[in-house]
Amino acid sequence: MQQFMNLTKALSDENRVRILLALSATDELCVCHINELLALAPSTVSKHLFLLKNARLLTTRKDGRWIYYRLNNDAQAPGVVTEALEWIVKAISDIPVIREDRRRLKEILSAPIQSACGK
Amino acid sequence: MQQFMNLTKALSDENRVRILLALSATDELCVCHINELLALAPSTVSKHLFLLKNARLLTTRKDGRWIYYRLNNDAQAPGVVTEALEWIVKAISDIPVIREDRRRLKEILSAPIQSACGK
DNA sequence: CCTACAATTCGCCATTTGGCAAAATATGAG
DNA sequence: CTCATATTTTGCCAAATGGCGAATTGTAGG
Repeated sequence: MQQFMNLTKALSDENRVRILLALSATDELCVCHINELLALAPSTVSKHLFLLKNARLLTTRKDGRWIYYRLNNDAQAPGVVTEALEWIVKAISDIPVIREDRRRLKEILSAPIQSACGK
Repeated sequence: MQQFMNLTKALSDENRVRILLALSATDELCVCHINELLALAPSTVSKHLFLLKNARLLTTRKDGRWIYYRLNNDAQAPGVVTEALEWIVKAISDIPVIREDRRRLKEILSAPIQSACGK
């Protein structure tokens, strides 16, 4: 039960939901990109990412100074997690907030000089 | 977005999840039955039920002094709601807390003299 | 009309949560 | 080694949340 509640609590914050939807559009993101997308302090984003990872919704990959986060929707991910991600992505992919996030994310990722982090 | 967050926030409390699972096992319940199942004050249960109804997860039917709650999983319910209910029921129907709730609910409903309310 | 009872609303309190800044950690570059 | 940068951890504060009891509302029965 505890683990399931970690999942539902992770989904109960709008900024965390926006992180998940951003990741559903681009295979992976580093923390600084999410900072810029959400306009939150790095420490705040880090806390959100911890909760999402703790709920098993995200996995991480380390590359030098950067840590990349991606959705945990591989074949070996728990069914309850995969189904949660399918539910949420299907439910809100088309709403304005998320559309706008995707537009801005494209800008952030393709900026000639990366504004968020040096990568 | 607001409406979707109402949904995820409604699912983020363990007692509310237990209410949903109890209702998934018995077509409908009145407030006093849920009081007894969860061992919470009536005012607390009432607040939980308001949030679940506000999230469109429940519907109500009034019968005299009693108000019956049931899952909003009819054909005309929003898809996002139906899918949330399917997700959660599938995910935790088998865990101990829920099994025990179902056992106790059976007792509460079939007690010779209803302990919770006079119905 | 008056009482009894189911349910909700209101007012309050303790705990949790989400936010930031500052300090700590880790890693690549010079 | 030392500095700069990405990320996390820690400490703190304001706001939101879950809980209860008391008061309120609505309905059935005497």
